[in-house]
Amino acid sequence: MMTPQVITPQQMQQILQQQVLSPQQLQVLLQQQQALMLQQQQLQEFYKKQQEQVHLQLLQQQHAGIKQQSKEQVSQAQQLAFQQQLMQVQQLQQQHLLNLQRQGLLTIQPGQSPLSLHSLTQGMIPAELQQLWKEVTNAHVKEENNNNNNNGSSGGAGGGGSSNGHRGLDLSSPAPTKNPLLNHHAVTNGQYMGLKRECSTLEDHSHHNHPLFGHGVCKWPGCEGVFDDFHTFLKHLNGEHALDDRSTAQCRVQMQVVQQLELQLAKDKERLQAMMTHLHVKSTEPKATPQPLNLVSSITLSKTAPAASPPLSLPQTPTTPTTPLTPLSQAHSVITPNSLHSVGPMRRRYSDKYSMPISPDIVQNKEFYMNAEVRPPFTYASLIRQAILESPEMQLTLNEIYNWFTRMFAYFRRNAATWKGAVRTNLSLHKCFVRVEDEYGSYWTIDDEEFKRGRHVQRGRRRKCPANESLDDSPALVKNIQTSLAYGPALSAAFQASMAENNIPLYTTASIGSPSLNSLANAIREEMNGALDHGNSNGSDSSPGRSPLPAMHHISVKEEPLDPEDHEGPLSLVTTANHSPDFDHHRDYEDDQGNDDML
DNA sequence: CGAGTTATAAACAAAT
DNA sequence: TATTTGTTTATAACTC
Repeated sequence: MMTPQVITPQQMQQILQQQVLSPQQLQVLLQQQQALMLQQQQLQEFYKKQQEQVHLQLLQQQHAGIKQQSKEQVSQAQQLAFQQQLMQVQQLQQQHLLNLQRQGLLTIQPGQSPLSLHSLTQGMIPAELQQLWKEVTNAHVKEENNNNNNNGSSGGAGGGGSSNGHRGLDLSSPAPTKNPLLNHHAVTNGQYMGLKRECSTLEDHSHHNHPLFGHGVCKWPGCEGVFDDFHTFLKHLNGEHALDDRSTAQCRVQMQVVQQLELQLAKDKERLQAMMTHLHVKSTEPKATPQPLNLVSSITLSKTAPAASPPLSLPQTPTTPTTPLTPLSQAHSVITPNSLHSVGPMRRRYSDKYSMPISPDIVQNKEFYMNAEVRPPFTYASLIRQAILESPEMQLTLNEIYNWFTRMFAYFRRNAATWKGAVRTNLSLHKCFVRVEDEYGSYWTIDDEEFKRGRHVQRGRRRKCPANESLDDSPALVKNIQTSLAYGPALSAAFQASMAENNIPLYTTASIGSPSLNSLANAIREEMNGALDHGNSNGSDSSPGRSPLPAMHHISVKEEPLDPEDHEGPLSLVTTANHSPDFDHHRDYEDDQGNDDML
């Protein structure tokens, strides 16, 4: 939800330059440091883990013999791994930031990106940090008295340093108006909360997890005192690390350590981004930003090099559904002129243009489209496909498709008649949409292979010279087939695809090369039964009450008599079969309503 | 310019 | 009977 924010260089400087420290502030700092140290540990652990993972992945890749690294060949597993890693980054960062915020140390300031840190303290390595620690612990007094004008340490490349002149943040002075970067709220709150929390912290942490006491060792930076029990440690803590100048200085340095780690995190994230770009995996990193990523640039970005800084640096404001207007206003500055026109046909195709899945974009801009009444730059076919793919069972009734449209796109909350008609037309017209019937009704699935073939509209059918109609003796355009016949080999692949697509909705169109995969969904489900019961609840309106899986279905295959090439697919072979309807589940068709004219 | 694609509208049929 | 669902045709706008 929220975007990663890091203490800005300016903020850091502010903090570091504070020379006049009131006792309260010192206490606050002390308290903050405890948390910071904890975070430092977390970050360090994380870095280790991350690097291990990256190495592992690279190794795997090499072992797998993917040497040319053809971009399309990123395996599903790799994608999964990457995504997990991404999530880890995000989670860790969010957690970190939350902590910082809670400490009153940091307030979110939209418009500042982690990347801005790069200008600051570039190459600081642990050795330097340690050195820094030594200096501080040994010569703290000197430093205290001296550094009014230096940034307090090594890395301070200054990054703008706009507020350098304001040292001595005196908390006793009521309004820090001169320090726009040091948020008033943070300071005052930090003071109160810091004091209040100090008491509780010490109690809470008692015995078990005092962040400064672990494995019988005092974890105060630079101190490695060993203590048998917690009380001894406490004594030590209160004695050796009491509230004095030295401790304060150490605290400041500790902040810098944290800053370094954050910087490193930013770097690693960038590296990750570059890796993914290289492997052609679209990044989920920017999260569901309310802003639409500029579609054009995002395309070119993924096509070319990570030259331009990726959307990573977007200064997102955390939006909630309660602020639907925000994205709208933003839209006008960011989105392409194309998508801006809320009216008019969506001429600009997106999906097949670059043989790119639209999924990432849809997902990335999900929030935006949900709130802003902007016409999505995707074709109806792409959208329908997305709806179906997102559904837990890869199948939707018409009404569910409608609902998906209205839910996901503000734009489709009006002119229902128009776009619903278009949806129906598309469903009928496009070969890739397969209608399946069971005894309870019909729903739509997608034959993704067909979709990817690009020839969406079945031409053969379209101009089937009405006069000639009689030539076609075949009973109907619909054949009933039993899905689970004759698909043995394809099954596992299909299974994989299905699983992958359900687990990683972002990468739904990862290439899996067996024909008619998605129309096999039912067969797959039969095989797996409940196994496929992913908790992907949110995905689509597919009726909540729909029981596991219908036993058997009829699949309506759009026949294409004029197109001989189509006999390659197994679908054309199958014949009619019927199956027992063992289930008495109800698909609630009427789950919807109210969508139609929600204004 | 022509072919192909897409959106839109409308007519129609079948199902609900 | 009215509505929903599905199919088909026509046409305009657009791209390549």
